[in-house]
Amino acid sequence: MKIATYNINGTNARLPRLLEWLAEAQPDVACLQEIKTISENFPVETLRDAGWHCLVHGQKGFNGVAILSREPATETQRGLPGDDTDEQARYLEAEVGGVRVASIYLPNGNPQPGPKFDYKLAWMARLAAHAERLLATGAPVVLAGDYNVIPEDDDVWQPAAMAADALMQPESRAAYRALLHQGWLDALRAVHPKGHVYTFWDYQAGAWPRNHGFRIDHLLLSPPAADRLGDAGVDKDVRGLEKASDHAPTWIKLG
DNA sequence: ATGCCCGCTTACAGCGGA
Repeated sequence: MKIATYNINGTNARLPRLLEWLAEAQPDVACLQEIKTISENFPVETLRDAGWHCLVHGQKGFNGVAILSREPATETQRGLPGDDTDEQARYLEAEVGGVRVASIYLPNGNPQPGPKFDYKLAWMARLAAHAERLLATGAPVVLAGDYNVIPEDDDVWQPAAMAADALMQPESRAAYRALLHQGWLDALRAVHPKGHVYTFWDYQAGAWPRNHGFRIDHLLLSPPAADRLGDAGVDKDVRGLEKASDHAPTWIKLG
């Protein structure tokens, strides 16, 4: 079973690239982030014609997540629990093929310090609380998405260049580590322990041709899922295509 | 030091992204 996460940075701008990648990569489940559209405008018909079932949690203009699957999926959670006043569409979860899969778009948090960084840390605390409940089910769970956290220094081309960024503040990293310490496996890190496997390259300053990237798209596996981990990788070539997202699709295979 | 680029918006300039 192949499960991928892909921050597409806008559905309208990315649809041809998305369809192309889906056809080539053939994931069983694709967790999308930054769909940047209301759910009603997500191209469900086009994707259905291409053979995909869609669960969509969108909002106007920004954010928005979706889960595409070859087999029908059963939605288990829409929106991250823990704050009824939070209207940002950043979490969607479903059961598909016996695996619980979440599509996560964790807040960026810049600039820091400030209210956006506070929101990021509060969101991570809510995610940890929900993740603890998912672990307790004993089911295979995959928390896939754009975490907006650079976990270690070898997950970025040059740590000093990002030192002031919310993505690698000690508080952001500590919250990510706390999540791992619950019992989750960072699948990309496990398969590529030497690091420098990037999932994002900024549009600016020639980041892509210079390979100035960092790793912020993660797939965290509960122990029953981790026991089935076969492979993990990044479809890096997708980042180099015309009209590419600034993120590359990132995936795992479960046996 | 700042912005570079990109996608979005009851758009045509400003915001958010990372």
